[in-house]
Amino acid sequence: MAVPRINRLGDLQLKIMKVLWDSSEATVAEVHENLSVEADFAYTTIATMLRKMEARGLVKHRAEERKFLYRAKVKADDVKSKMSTHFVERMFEGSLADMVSHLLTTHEVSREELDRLSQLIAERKKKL
Amino acid sequence: MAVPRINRLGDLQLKIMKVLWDSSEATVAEVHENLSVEADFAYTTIATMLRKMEARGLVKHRAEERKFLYRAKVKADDVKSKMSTHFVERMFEGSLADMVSHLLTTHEVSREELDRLSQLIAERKKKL
DNA sequence: TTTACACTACTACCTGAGTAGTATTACCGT
DNA sequence: ACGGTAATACTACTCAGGTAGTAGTGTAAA
Repeated sequence: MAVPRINRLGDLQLKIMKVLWDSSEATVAEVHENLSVEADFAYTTIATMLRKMEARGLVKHRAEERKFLYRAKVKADDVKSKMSTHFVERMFEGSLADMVSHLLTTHEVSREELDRLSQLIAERKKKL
Repeated sequence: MAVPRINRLGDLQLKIMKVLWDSSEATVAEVHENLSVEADFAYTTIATMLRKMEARGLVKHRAEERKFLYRAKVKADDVKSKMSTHFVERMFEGSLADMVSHLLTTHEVSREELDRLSQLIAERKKKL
């Protein structure tokens, strides 16, 4: 349990993590409210999920005046990288180019995004 | 059921689909054998999974001399694009650049891959 | 013709995610 | 002191994916 499996997070778990990553520390009520703008979860659903996620090592909490303050225990960058790598692995046998190729053909990509991409790659090339 | 939810395939389901995409048509035994090189699944596990996947609309089969010949019902490109888009959506709010950025920092990327990426982006830019 | 084999069909079970109701508890206002 | 309220704790259930044993059945070999 020391190192939680970071490469698989469900939709709700991910949404909760994002709230936590943004607020650094949040009560159940705050997380609930934050998510309620896009979907209608019961308060207890969030509370239960947070407890489960704590058991899994994704978050931790401390008590403050009768309420729990939750905090992410895993870093956003770590989760995103792990999940992305895992996805590219299982989907494209690890080939980032294959994935980008697929996305470029179907996905709408703006000029800005393309520019950002070229820049990223140029920078990375420089490092080699 | 006409249009199966293509954006979420489990590990095993994906592995099976890949075999089917490669062979166009395959018996349970062939799929099983194909997957057995990397992991040890029971024959019936594959058979069951294929039946479940057929119920979900991912594959179809026809009988031939007592055995079933399975065939992918969804196209590889469609699945890959849908899954990729869905992933980028839920993970990076749709920003391809964000994802690539994350992958470039942690993931090992070869010079060839970087070259391929630049080329892809250049081509895409030309189309704008 | 009987048996073995190769298949499919059926059933069952586990796990993790998601979802939420009900129970319990502590505090605060009156 | 008491009741309402706001939290957490507990329990339960659904669903999909994964995993596989066992039963049934038809074909081919002995």
